[in-house]
Amino acid sequence: MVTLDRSLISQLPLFQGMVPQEQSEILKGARSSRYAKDSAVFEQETEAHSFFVLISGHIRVVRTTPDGQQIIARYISEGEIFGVAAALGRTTYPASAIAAVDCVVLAWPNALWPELARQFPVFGTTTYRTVGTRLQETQTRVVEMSTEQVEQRVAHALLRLANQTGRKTDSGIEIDFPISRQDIAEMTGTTLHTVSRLLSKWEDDGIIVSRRQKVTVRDAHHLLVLAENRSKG
Amino acid sequence: MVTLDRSLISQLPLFQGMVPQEQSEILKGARSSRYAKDSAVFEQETEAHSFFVLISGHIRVVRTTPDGQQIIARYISEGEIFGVAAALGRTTYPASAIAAVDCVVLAWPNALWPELARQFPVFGTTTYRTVGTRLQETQTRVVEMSTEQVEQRVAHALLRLANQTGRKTDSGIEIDFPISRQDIAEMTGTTLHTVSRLLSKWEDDGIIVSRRQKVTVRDAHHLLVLAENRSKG
DNA sequence: GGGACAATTTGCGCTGGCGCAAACTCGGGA
DNA sequence: TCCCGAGTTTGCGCCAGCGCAAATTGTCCC
Repeated sequence: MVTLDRSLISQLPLFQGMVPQEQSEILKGARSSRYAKDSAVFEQETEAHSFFVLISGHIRVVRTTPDGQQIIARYISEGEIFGVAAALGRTTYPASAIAAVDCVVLAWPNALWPELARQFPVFGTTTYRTVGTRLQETQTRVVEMSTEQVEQRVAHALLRLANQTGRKTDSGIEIDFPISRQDIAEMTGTTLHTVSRLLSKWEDDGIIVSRRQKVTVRDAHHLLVLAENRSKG
Repeated sequence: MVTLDRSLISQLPLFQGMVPQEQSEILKGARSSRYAKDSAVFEQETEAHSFFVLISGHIRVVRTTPDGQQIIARYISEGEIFGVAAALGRTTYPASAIAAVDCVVLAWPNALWPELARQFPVFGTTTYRTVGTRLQETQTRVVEMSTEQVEQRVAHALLRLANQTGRKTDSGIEIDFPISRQDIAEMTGTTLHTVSRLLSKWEDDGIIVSRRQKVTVRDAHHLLVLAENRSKG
């Protein structure tokens, strides 16, 4: 078995506050894998055997309804932990994790979780902090879906993507993985048609630039105004 | 200071697997309070100082938007832990907790959390399991809001209330705390008018009985059919 | 017991955004 | 280089559910 080098994780916030030996120690239990674009790291409803850290790439967390509709729960960025069902006492994954681009992922067997959390309190604490953040974000999403119009929701979603995974280019902030109109629709609870119409309008207004599977935010401020636009209330 | 009797908590799932001495020990750090109907146990955005266990009553967890709209995130039932911001590394409460009826609540200062979690692993584990369940429920709610019609969402909400806090009576399952049309609207992302129309129709159909601030589910099966009704997809 | 207020009901008109369908256009693989 | 198919755009008609407004009905307090 190839020993993983701790340089893989030494820069990640999740592993800060550990000395090099500890980082190497924690890596001993991990397995590294590559996932091709569109392949599944794990699938909804299957037994949770591992938890993961994304080393490179972008991952889409998707929930599928009994009648086949899909909802994108979130995107995972480099350095984030995901699939932490075990730490929350679940035995199956509540959603699927799909590689949005080619990805490299570290996986630890769930059985190691209690020991790791005990041995490296920072690791446990940081993980629970992440869970807390996600719970809050998810609740924010419920609030948005309850109180905002589709246009505001899509604007918020784009801003979030730009902030979390955006890459600055000379023409604006580019979302640096392929994302379709359908994907954006599944993030905001609307249809790809409506998203397409909105993006077309925003492109006319110079707020964004978009191509196939690609969106670049050119005027984030204008987008924020649209997102925050108080109409109801 | 009055010592709290461990009979307060000895029956709760959260404290199972502890011996009586441990239960008494954990109670030493707690303070018991009474909250009148409609008063706040804690308020959104204020600094989180404590976490809580509901001993008796029902609590409504509410998020308010900047423009004053309210969304009911969930109801807390007897025996549940809530306000666990500390365990998730947050410094303020992301929502307000309002007594739906007169309530009795135990409160522990956040500072005790790390020690309690260390000393009573079952307590920590159970709490994180609860958080995991809530995260999943919240995500389910996002899915519902994205894919279901208002009628299905309201039906789902009533079923959930009936299951979680229902009290069997001779005329059906009664939700045993006051809940208005407005409350149901804030749980499902619609308006009190639409809820009122739906409840009226369901009452005509003999599915429910309702009075002011009161709903009794008479035909849960019929309601489930409405909730699961596959129309899209 | 009566008044006042909060909660609920119901009618009506309007519209945001969906469903459907068809045309179009990139972009990659042979 | 050309072709094919997935992704995108756009038109059109429709309707679920909202906003507004007014009437009605319980409840609690005095």
